[in-house]
Amino acid sequence: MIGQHRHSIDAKGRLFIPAEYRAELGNTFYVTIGLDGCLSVYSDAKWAELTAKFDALPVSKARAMRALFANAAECKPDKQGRILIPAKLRQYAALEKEVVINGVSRCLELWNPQRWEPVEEEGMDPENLAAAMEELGF
Amino acid sequence: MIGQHRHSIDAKGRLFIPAEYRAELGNTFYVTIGLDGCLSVYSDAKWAELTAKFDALPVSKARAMRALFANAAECKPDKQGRILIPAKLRQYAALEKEVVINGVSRCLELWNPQRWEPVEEEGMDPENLAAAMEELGF
DNA sequence: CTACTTTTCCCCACTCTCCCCCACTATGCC
DNA sequence: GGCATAGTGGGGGAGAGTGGGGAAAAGTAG
Repeated sequence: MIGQHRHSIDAKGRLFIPAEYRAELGNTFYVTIGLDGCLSVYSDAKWAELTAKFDALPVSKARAMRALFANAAECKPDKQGRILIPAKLRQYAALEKEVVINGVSRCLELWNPQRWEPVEEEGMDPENLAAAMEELGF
Repeated sequence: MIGQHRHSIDAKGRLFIPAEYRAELGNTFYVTIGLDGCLSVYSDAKWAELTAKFDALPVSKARAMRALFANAAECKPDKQGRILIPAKLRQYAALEKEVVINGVSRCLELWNPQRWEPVEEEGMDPENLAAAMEELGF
């Protein structure tokens, strides 16, 4: 899952997920809090994988991750491919009207455009970009 | 992939990829931002390699590379071998009408002619050329 | 338990972009 | 010169994206 899209949340609070991702995400998505104030969207399969890893952890470690699971939500898209994001999550990521939808390989990320902009600029700074590409072997 | 071509983006935003590269690129190309304001085009196979490396990285490192994947796109050529480049990417590389297509072994690079010119001149400067050839052991 | 409000979801109708297809031109090879 | 393949341009249809009406489900109060 790669690429960037912009969609707006409509009056009913629905967010459209581009068709190209829906095939990969399956018919149930899992939305949870992400890094730097965004939301992450995982496929059914990927989520099961994460849950399995979590369950294997000793309680002492798992306690730090309570918030991650407590703030996760299962979202089923309607026939047009739109999901309803719980108010709590929407608030966390400050999603109002416009939403930036980023494919970052393992998952989708949902961003408030104002928050995404500086993050994107930093990532596209020539120095950082060159370093990243070198590391990945581009 | 070597060589240089010039093609123009038509009224519908389509860019023709020379036939000689299409065989090597497969039937799905991956276009992403490149260094110095160009776009890079990778084959299916090469992209899978890059993604695998990215997925193996710890999240802390991967977060700095979000922009790289968010600004990538999967492009399927039509029957005539043309691809549609997302507006965001076209803008990044300032691609308007004329596009320079360079084969640089591992990938193709798409350039705005005005941007490519100084880069090419620098690379063809005798001093720099000699240094490059020496480094490669020509 | 019932009546009412609110939320969620399904469906329909509409617009617009993208992609498939076809027809034409240019180039190069036999 | 003629044929095959590369490259160029545009018409039209399928499906992606958008908005809203209304039924079903869930929650609230009397």
